[in-house]
Amino acid sequence: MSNVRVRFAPSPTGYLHIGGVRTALFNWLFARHEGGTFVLRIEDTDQDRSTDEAIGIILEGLKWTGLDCDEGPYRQTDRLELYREQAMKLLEEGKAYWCICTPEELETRRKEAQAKGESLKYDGRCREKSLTTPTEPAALRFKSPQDGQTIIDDLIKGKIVFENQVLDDLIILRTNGYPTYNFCVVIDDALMNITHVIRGDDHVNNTPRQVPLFEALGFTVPKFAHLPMILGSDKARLSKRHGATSVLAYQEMGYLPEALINYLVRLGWSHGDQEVFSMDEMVSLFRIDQVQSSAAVFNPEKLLWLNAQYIRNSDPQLVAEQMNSHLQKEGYDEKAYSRIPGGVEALVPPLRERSETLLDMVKGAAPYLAETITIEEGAAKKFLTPAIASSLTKFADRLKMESSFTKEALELVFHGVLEEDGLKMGKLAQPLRVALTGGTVSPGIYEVMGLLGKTRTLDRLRQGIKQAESPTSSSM
RNA sequence: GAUCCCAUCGUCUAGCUUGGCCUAGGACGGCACCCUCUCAAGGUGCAGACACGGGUUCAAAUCCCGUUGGGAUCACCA
Repeated sequence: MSNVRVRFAPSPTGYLHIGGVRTALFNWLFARHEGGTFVLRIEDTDQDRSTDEAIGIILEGLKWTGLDCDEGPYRQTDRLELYREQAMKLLEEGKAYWCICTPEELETRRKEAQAKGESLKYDGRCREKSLTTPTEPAALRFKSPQDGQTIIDDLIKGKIVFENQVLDDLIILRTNGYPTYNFCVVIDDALMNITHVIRGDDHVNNTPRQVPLFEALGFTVPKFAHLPMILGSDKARLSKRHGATSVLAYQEMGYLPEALINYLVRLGWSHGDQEVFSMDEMVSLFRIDQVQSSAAVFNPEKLLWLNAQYIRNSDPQLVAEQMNSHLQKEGYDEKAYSRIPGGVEALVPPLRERSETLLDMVKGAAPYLAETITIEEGAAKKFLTPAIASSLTKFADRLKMESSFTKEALELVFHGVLEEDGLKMGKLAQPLRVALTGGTVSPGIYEVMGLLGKTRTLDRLRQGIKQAESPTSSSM
């Protein structure tokens, strides 16, 4: 195992969203490619917004995607002492100071500055007060360097230069004693020996605030790689407005985790013209420095297409397993499964060719799982006509006599009727389809009969013929 | 407003590092046709982009500068 260590550090303030999964994925791929370690860290120092429920949802989402971590999850609230210790060290060394400006004062000063068109940064008025034991509520601020430059050699974006004079003396310990994000991140990344910080683009501007902190504490500065954002169709940052953004929502909508991951990896990364990647291929081909530096628009249609690809090309048994939980949610039970010769797995080959999601498959499976069907009125009117009744009857009678129920046998019987009655394939297949499935759309007619089995095929055929003979009775 | 980032078909992208192979390739989506028992799938084809303006060069999508446009960040949130 190499010494490469990366981390995914979500804050548990809501569900795990698509952007988070992409960040996790790129970290995971980098770790796996390098033979390194993937650490999961929960950033829950915001007492007001973090919840245990959210942690559970994040873990569940990550599990579904298959992005397994090697260490963690660590929780920052379990590490509070560590942050305070390091903060005190900075104070003792004169690299931090107590600030007694109240949030209200700061807020009004910011507003004034904004009105005058001046910089909004903290004016540093407590910097030289050197308060040792403040008697009023005080926050601890880090003395940011005010001259020179902070240069980041980003693995994705290249060299980024910041003038240190724009840097704020940021608060590292709040009045309530809790450390702040920018401080915890640095301490954790340092203490966890994180070698590469791979995170969203939105953190670029945090980096020059964090680098001096690493340096002040005598830690090695990790390498940085800032991932481009994922945008919605209107080029604004992806949000609920653009549709589902929670990973688990995609699970519910019948997506395969492999498809989602495959879609996400192509957002910002590519390997020639290749569109479909197995996890193994991704791991071996992925290079962090090949990641695109521009933002990408999330395209649900392409995701759907990829999902369809995965549904069609994955191992049928695997697809059946994934479909199972959706079937259960729809209320189908063992009894329903037992009606199909070959069981649920037999549904996969005929249904998956016309399904983009597992939900589509569940929908398509209905006529075969259910005891009875309802024939669509329009379909009955158009296809179950008196004119076709005799041919259907002939087909039913011969089928009954036929001892085998293989596709070949069915085909033979079916074509026999066609020839004798001078019918084209579609003339008989469509009424038959309606009688057997209740609708005009289904897999091939022989597959349909196979999924129903002989008994149910004949039963439904009989009902259909009855309806064809007297079209006035609209339901069975 | 300040700081930073970004810019190839509608969308994801190849090409950009190391200028000529680019008359700019692929994929999704769209359209047309073929196949066909329905619907799909599949096959074939078509339309569709180097944001703009200057340089540098024999040669620029590729290098440089500017403009424009988009985005991110500026909290005792993360």
